Amino acid sequence: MVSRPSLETATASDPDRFVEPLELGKRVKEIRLTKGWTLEEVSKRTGIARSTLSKIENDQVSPSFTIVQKLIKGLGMDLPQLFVEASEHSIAGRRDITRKGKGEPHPTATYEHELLNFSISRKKMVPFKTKVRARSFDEFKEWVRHDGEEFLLVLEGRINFFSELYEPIELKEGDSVYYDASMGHTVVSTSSKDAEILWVVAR
Amino acid sequence: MVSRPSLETATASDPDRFVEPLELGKRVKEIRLTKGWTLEEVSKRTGIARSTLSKIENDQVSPSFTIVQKLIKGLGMDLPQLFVEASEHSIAGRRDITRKGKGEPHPTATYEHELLNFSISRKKMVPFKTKVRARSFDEFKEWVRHDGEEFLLVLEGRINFFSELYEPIELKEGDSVYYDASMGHTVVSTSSKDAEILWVVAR
DNA sequence: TAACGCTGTTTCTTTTAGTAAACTTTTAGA
DNA sequence: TCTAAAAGTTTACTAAAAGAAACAGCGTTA
Repeated sequence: MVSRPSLETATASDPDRFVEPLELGKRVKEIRLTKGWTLEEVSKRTGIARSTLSKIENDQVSPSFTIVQKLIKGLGMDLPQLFVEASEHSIAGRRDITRKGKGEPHPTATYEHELLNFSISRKKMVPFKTKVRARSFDEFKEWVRHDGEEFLLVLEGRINFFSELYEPIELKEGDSVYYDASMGHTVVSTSSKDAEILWVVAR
Repeated sequence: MVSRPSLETATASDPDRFVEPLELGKRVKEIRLTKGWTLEEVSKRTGIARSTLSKIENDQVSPSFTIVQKLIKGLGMDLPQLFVEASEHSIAGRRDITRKGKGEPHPTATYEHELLNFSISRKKMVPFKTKVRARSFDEFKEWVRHDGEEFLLVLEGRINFFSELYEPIELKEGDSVYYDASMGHTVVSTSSKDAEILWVVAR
């Protein structure tokens, strides 16, 4: 019996409950219209029949993976991009301002973090300003290490940037470093005053 | 999979040339084994028949979009993750330092960008410092708008931050804003000297 | 080594997707 | 506003994918 319940209601035990709506069709149409293309043009670009494209846009079919790949190529978009949209909640049309010094404080023994723009929750990046208290590498029990990538900009003072795979390096105001955060890393101040840095993390 | 019989042998105009191999099956199997799951377990989690899963892993079919969605949910993975692999490599264990003023310059009529940490290519974030030349909103022909999210920190001077859905707001040194970059946005200096800002973009 | 349970593969049937062509609607031109 | 062309939709049919069940391979156990 198996269902093709694209238009029916899913019950709690229906395996289809796992599937989010994700209006692929709507998205495809949007992109096509933005570029000012007709179905025929997209058809030529992708090798997909005009009729098939129409059905996809109107959610009358669930295109196969090969078709989706052709679509992506033909519409000239990144692969993830097409899908992501709906599944990964976006911050669509939002904006969040943090005034100087008004971030959310997160003090630790070695760092004094100030989390910026904390009112938007699901974001790709986490920016924070940090006063570096630590003066020596020994103050850390072990490497800091986590998923994702990190960008660091020295706003004030001087720091030593330690990392697992490289020699320590001194960074002055205005210098920046971008690194894989799964590689152990820590920072200590080398200026007389505690250094201040900006950190942006992306998972 | 399998090519359409209606199409002739591959030529420069063969639409199939656009489609990358992208071994979805191999990838799915990898993930399943990593988690130590059997086909049956995945079947229960996803609601996809064991036999179908086997065929997918062995590239005997090109699963439909609904099936792909179920797979993603069931395997508990981000959507992009599944596909990306081939195209996006990680920066594993890398580090890249840019000294003050030593970024890659990208001047435009309204902004003077300095791209930071440009030697690492495939990264999640793109950081750059910008001198804001523009003094009035009119200098822009239209909204700047692109995929992803953006973080902005004022390093020096004052700016007006314009965005499609909000009233303009003045930001001073140390203020920051985080926003959806697909919402139209532009920035102009309001201080006597051109303002300097840090921008970090994530797709 | 026979029998069992569990894994993954294959076969077979049903259901769905994909195409060409017919059809309908919209747009543009005189 | 009439007409022609082009855009999008639906139909009718073929090709392909999804599922159920049969099958084959492999350790484990008796």
